[in-house]
Amino acid sequence: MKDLRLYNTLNRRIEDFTSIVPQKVGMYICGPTVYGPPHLGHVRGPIVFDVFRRLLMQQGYQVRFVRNITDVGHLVGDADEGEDKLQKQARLEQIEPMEVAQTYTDAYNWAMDALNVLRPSIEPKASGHIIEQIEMIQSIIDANLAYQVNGSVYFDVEAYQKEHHYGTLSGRVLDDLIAGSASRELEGQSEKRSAHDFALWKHALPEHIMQWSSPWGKGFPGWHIECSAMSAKYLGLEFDIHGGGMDLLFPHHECEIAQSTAAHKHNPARYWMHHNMITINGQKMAKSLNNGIQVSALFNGDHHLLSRGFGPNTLRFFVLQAHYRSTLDFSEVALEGSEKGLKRLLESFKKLESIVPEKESNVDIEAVEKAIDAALSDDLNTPIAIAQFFELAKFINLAIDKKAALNVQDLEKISNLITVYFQGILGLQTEVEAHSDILDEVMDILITLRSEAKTDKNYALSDAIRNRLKEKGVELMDSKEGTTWKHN
RNA sequence: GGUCGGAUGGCCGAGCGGCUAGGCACAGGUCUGCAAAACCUUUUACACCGGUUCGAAUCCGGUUCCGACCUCCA
Repeated sequence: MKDLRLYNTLNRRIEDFTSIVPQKVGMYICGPTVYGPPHLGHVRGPIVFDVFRRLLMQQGYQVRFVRNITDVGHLVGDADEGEDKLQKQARLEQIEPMEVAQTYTDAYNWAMDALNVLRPSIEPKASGHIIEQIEMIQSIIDANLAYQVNGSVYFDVEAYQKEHHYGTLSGRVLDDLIAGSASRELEGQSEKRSAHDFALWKHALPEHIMQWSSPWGKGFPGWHIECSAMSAKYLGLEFDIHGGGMDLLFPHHECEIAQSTAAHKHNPARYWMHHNMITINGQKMAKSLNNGIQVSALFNGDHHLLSRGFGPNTLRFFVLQAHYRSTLDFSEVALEGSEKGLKRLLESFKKLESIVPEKESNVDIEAVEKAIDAALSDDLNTPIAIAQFFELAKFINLAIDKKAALNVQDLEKISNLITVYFQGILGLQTEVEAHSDILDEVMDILITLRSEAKTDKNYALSDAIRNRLKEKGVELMDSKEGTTWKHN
């Protein structure tokens, strides 16, 4: 095991990572609520935690990676009169709520596959764990830390605060929260004893399609309980890492800690990791701001901020070029920059095998490897790791121009770094998209004809071929090794 | 209003007491019939005002601006 260091939100500092069980890591990541198509905001967490998971695996850990699908429970609008998000969408579309959930679960996983995010070890659905949630709620009631009102159950934050500490993760002080919300409390009647109590179980009105029987009547689980119940079921009462977006830090994760502590007497996770948000023009993407970009739109360019599409590999690279705890500002210009940089890397990687090794070496590949390794182990510093691959690209390009000398060992090491780190951990593809075979053959004919025209100094013809192809979006590029082409 | 975080060159984005981040763009060069592409080289920086220090983008205090959370969110 290597010296892995992580920023732990719980203590607000970078700490050495050690797993509870040697060689094994359990991690739980908050997954999507499947009531809409995946958008850019959904993409960062999965990519970041995917890289982290791959890093752990490469370091020799056996990882159980759990990422849930939320298909029940979140409310729209005020807690008191909210209806289930999934139900609302279903009514609009005139289909079953579970059909909505399935559609968007599939869409989400389609996006994840495209982005080369490994599928979770376990992908539990909230709707499939109603019993576990009910049991957990009952434990909290038994501990006198929850109360029933009209068929709903609420977590009693103030009672909890007497024995424990509410706010360990977010640093919130309950008294401040109560004081700060005094003005809001007047809006609407609440069955809650305190504004900061949160629902564990919500009574369902007859028109709610998604509802289950419980000791408290028909209803559905509250906002936060599913993650606590499912993480405990699959990872144990205390597990290694719990991750999610910073927007979930409060109240979601704070509530999880309170629930688990109340029911299981345990803070569920030892390390809490939070990735930052993707912003557009400095503002985060959010439902309420209506500034999201769907993943499919990113790929096909069907969005007013985009003039064309960008591939999933580019998107993944773009995300990893920033540290996960910084905000990442999205724009087409920034994406283009990433795309070009990535292309530079991939082009150099392709040239690797054509390098004739020298006897002596005048580059230090080992230093690069150490730098990559150190960067990733230092709180997952992917931008530094990527910068090192640009060093390698420079070495490769210089070697081709005979301005640097790489020996056999160097070439092997570089190849290994690409396989293990670039592909294996960063999860980036090195394949440039393939063309169809017949098109390749046709292009070969055109390129040969043009080449013959050039040999005859018939530049009118050779330029005509090049220009007319360009009109169709096919660009020819001459080089010493011959002519290559690309289609935009 | 409360809590927390951030302000780095034209843009994105690392660094967080001394040592080039990196990418994109720009510029110069190589190659080329020309062009494009590719490759090489390379300029510009740490919001503002004080302080600590031999030395600060990096630490401390203040100022200004921005963002996140406190409400569904990845």
